[in-house]
Amino acid sequence: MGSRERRAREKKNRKEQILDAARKLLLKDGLAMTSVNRIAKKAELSVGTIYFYFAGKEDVFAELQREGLEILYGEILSKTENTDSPEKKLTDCARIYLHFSEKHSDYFDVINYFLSQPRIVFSNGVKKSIDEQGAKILKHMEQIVVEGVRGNLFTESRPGNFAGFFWASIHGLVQVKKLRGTVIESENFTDFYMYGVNQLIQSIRRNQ
Amino acid sequence: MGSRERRAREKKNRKEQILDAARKLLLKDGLAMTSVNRIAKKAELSVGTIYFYFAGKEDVFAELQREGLEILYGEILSKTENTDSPEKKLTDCARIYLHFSEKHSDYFDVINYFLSQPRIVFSNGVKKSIDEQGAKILKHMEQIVVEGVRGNLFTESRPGNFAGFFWASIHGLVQVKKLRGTVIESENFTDFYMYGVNQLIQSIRRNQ
Amino acid sequence: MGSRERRAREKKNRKEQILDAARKLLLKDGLAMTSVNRIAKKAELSVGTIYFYFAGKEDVFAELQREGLEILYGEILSKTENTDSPEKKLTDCARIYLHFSEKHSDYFDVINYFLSQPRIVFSNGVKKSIDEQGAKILKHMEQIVVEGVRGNLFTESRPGNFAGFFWASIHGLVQVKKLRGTVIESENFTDFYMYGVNQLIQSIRRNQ
Amino acid sequence: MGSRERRAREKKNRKEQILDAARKLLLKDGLAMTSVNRIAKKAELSVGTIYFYFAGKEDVFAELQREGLEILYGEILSKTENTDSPEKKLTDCARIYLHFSEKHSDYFDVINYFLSQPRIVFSNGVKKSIDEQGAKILKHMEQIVVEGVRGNLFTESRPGNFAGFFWASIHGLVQVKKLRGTVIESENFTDFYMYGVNQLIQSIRRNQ
DNA sequence: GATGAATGAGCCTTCATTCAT
DNA sequence: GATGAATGAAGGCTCATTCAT
Repeated sequence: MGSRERRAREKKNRKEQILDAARKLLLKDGLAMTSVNRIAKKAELSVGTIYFYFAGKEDVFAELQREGLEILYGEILSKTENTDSPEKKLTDCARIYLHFSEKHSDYFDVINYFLSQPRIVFSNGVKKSIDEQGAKILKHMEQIVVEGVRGNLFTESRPGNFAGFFWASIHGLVQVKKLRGTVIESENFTDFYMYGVNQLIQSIRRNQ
Repeated sequence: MGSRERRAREKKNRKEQILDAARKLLLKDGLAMTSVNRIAKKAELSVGTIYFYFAGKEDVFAELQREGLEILYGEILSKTENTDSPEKKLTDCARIYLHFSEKHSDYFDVINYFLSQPRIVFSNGVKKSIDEQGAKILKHMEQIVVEGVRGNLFTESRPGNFAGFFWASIHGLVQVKKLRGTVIESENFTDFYMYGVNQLIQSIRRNQ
Repeated sequence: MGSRERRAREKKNRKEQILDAARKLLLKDGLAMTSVNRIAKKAELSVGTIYFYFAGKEDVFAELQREGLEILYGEILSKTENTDSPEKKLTDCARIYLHFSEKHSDYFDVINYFLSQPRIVFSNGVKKSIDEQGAKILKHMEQIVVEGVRGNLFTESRPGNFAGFFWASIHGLVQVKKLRGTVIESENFTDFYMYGVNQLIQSIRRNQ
Repeated sequence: MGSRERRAREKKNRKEQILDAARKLLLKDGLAMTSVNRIAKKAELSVGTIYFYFAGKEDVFAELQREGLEILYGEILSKTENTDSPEKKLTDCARIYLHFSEKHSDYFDVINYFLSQPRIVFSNGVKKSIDEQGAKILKHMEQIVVEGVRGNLFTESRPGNFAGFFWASIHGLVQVKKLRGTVIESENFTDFYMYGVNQLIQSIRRNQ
């Protein structure tokens, strides 16, 4: 009775152990250097064990992506509940996304990896859980837009579209960060970023 | 004298020869499968020769990126010169970018590669020429905005910022394409994309 | 008592269950891809269980070989009982062997595997049962020869030898199938095969 | 001038060096244990170097097969030129084949490997040179049969077919060697083998 | 009886890069 | 200028087998 539970717990732990190692490597050496062999070494497990718990390399990363999205969702949720203003909420979302890309650059790189990679095939379950996690975030943003529309602050007939657009845009903005000072003239990236965010909101702001 | 010219021409040819091979491989097998050894085989040159003309693998890709940006610039230029309306011009830029990402997906992948890759060190000259090429595109967009402002259609005090923001956004939008139908609800991506583009323009449109 | 029976039956079932899985994999993916782990997964059993019922991987295959030989024996038996002519009986044996190698290519591959593999150690019982199964087939052929000799159709003082020789030869012929059109000139393999079989019989045919 | 020659010679030597190692491993540990990594280690070369000279693992083995067939051909040629009797020549061919399978068991295993392996794809050139080598052997046997027919010793209208059949049969006989004492009753394998060979010849021997 | 987690050596192959010629 | 042989670490992954529970 207790045995089965313990088994399950241990299994959970092993997975966590592997993901911990992967996360650390990701943060330290970047995605390209995070191979299964190195994860195994870092986790003090055998390669075989990694493959016992994960279908493959991409599977590990996929799990990390899910994790990252979960964290992001949590942060967005907690930081936007104390505000009434939908506009401020959206701004906060964007601010959090930038902050997330800096503080959790490991997770962000993974998200970016899957977004940039030409073609990756997921086992169905994995894909679904990632999509769900991502959808939750977009749903939340959509909800903020709906609030704003109800409060006569925003004018937008397709809040779902806007949410997707909003996220895609701030993702693009974050990605462009490394070009500051050259292609992107502004040396102060945060300024530039917040300028962009403001424009995005401006595009649905109801004119008085 | 004539000899020196021939030398220079041959050298130019060699570089072109290498880039041709790289381009073909890129187009056929994608970025991941385009290794120096394969380029050499395709170009019917020795690996050593590649390294004589290029500092390394990334250097070859960088050159391709410059090429890609050049093509993109050319397309933008030619497609936006027949219009007067700045708004239409911007819309066309966006349309071209999407089209470019589809038709020249090889080049687009390279651009994406350098944008997503955490940290790459370029030899100075290469970086400069890429930046210049990229800057030219942004400068062109900036100019369109300036036109719009002059014509009292747009209201924007920092057209340079807007150009950067505009490009970052449409890049993000294009990247998000593969999520259509899941995270991005809209199944018709072009609709979604053009919706976003419209929002972007809306954000600087002067209210009547 | 009843319990013991059930035990035995379940045990039998487990073995069957494992062999079923192995057989399916063999048929679907070939011998090389049929690993213990995959068998376990297919059989919905744990790897450990496989090792409880079988000494190892080779043991499973050995059992399949026995099975294959059993099937072969059955087919030979049933197809040769309606004929009187010993010559026709031998021809039929050969025909069946070729057919078997095509229709039951999975089983044939296993037989071939053990025949080609330099050195494999079997647990004694397994080896014995295989040998018995194989011997039964040869015994049957030998019997046909004896018949022929009695009927004054064949002349052969060592029918056991001939049976072994006959089988070895047709096995060699079947194996050589993949060389048709190159090393083996004849494009029509069945023609070539039946030519060989006829020669074999010719070698014991009594001259009139 | 001399440099190019030396290059070519060294290249030849390297290939030989690799094949030497492969051959040794093959003889010592068998085919299954002869991996590219082990070949490299044995040859005191890097893995990469193996792949510089051979397209892959199968390519190395293919070359060995060609080598083996060449040796076999040489032996057959030299041992059958001092005889006049076609019958003795055929018997000698068979004797040599058995001897070859024992003395050059490494080469024989490779031949057997390619014959038993369900499906192997060769680069075209390799396949061709193997086939040619094999065909040469069969052609030689065919010639012997033709001689016999001319000398009124054999009666055979399709000597090409017989050559293929002859080789397939003796190959099958050799393969069955490991079953001596069980399925193959005869404990003295050479007796059994020569019995078979005699039968084969008997099948084309003209009756007096 | 049965489980399934764990091992880790081993598989084939590709890679960017160097350097003597 | 150009060659191409050589490197060897690293890649992802599979394997038969063991063993504590």
